[in-house]
Amino acid sequence: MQQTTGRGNQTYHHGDLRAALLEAAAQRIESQGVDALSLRKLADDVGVSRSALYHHFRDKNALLNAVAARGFEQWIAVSKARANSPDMTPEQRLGQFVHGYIHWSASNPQLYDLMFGRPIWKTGQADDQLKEIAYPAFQFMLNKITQWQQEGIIGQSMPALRQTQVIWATLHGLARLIIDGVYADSEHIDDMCDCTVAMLLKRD
Amino acid sequence: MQQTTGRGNQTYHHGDLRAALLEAAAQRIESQGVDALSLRKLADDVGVSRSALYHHFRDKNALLNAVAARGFEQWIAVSKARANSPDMTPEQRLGQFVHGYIHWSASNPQLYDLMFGRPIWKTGQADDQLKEIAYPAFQFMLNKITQWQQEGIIGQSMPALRQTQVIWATLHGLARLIIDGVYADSEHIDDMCDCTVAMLLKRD
DNA sequence: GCTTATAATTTGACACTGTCAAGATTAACA
DNA sequence: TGTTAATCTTGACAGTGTCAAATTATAAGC
Repeated sequence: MQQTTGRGNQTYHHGDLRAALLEAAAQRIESQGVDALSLRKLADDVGVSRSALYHHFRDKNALLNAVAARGFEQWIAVSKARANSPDMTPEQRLGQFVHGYIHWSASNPQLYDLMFGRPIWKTGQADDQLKEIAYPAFQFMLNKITQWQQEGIIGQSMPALRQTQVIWATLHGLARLIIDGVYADSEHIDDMCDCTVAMLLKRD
Repeated sequence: MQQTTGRGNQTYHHGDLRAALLEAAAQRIESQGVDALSLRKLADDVGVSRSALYHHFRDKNALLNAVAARGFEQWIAVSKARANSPDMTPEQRLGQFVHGYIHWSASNPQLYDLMFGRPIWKTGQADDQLKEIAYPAFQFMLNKITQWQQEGIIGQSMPALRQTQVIWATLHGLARLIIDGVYADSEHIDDMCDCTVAMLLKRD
């Protein structure tokens, strides 16, 4: 039941079907949403038969997990790159992080939905590989916010863990409201980000 | 193509199939989630044939809209009842509102997901009836937060609309993190709520 | 009370979905 | 070159939402 041939040698019939499926799936998800992803149409896109997919992924959920994992890798890379701005005040860095977080989620709405949405996590359908990639993202978030707390630019009266949960909830909630188009138009993203920063910073 | 017989006289073959379907659907959604709702199994529950449903709802999405509408009615009722606590300081009322919001969403996770989730709003599948019931909920939220601003217990430097969007995002995000089980265990709901209140209030 | 019109419900059917078992094809390796 | 093992295809099954036509039960008119 080992579904992958390892990691290096991926040149079989198709060449690299696994990667092709992942790419096509990510593309279709981003353009039409997770629910609109059909394995059969996906196979058509790649030019392969219906159930060829099952030699590379256990089932549909495993494919979604892999796409989400790719998303986390990208998310972490972008976040870390954004964090390396040496000549900035801590307040500016916080501001840049907020804007960056929201803009990334608004630019990849369907992927964000897949990564942080209910289906994968709540129903316990996240496999071990995804968890291994996702938890560093959570850790990154925790470190970031703990750092702000230590720099004294956000409130310090609450435990770092709670503070992290609430601040992340704020970012996550704003991202979702914008993505879902619920009472938050995407034209005023920067305004809402600025307001968020003002609320997070100690003195408004 | 008038799909309902009005509103008063609902005594036909089944008695009131529309209400029975709504009730059974709401129950199944809350126990197993929106994605697990099958129209055929739903018909079995009510003891009726597959496509009897189509004489009361245009399609599956219309049924989901109706369930969501019921949810908004309930949400508004609970929220308004919670707001009528005369012998309380404004700060206490804010605290009670936060705890109430989170607890309601945690007690009705699947319904909350249906009401404020992506599928209905983002994809423009919300019909007019749902919009008519949902927007008062948004208005209620706006009034609430504007009131806090006027009472001076939260920041006033930002426009009320932006402040409302960000504060609601905070509540919404916290609710989702708890519901989805993403990095927020449901055992510490009250702690997280307290932390949220501390962040919202002017001085921490 | 009987007939007629109308609404409610059922049955049959269609296209679509994810998934599996068995067979065919092709690459890797001795 | 012959064997093995991986990859891919075809056929099939149960399940889904939805529609058209046929059937049944209710309400209205005389």
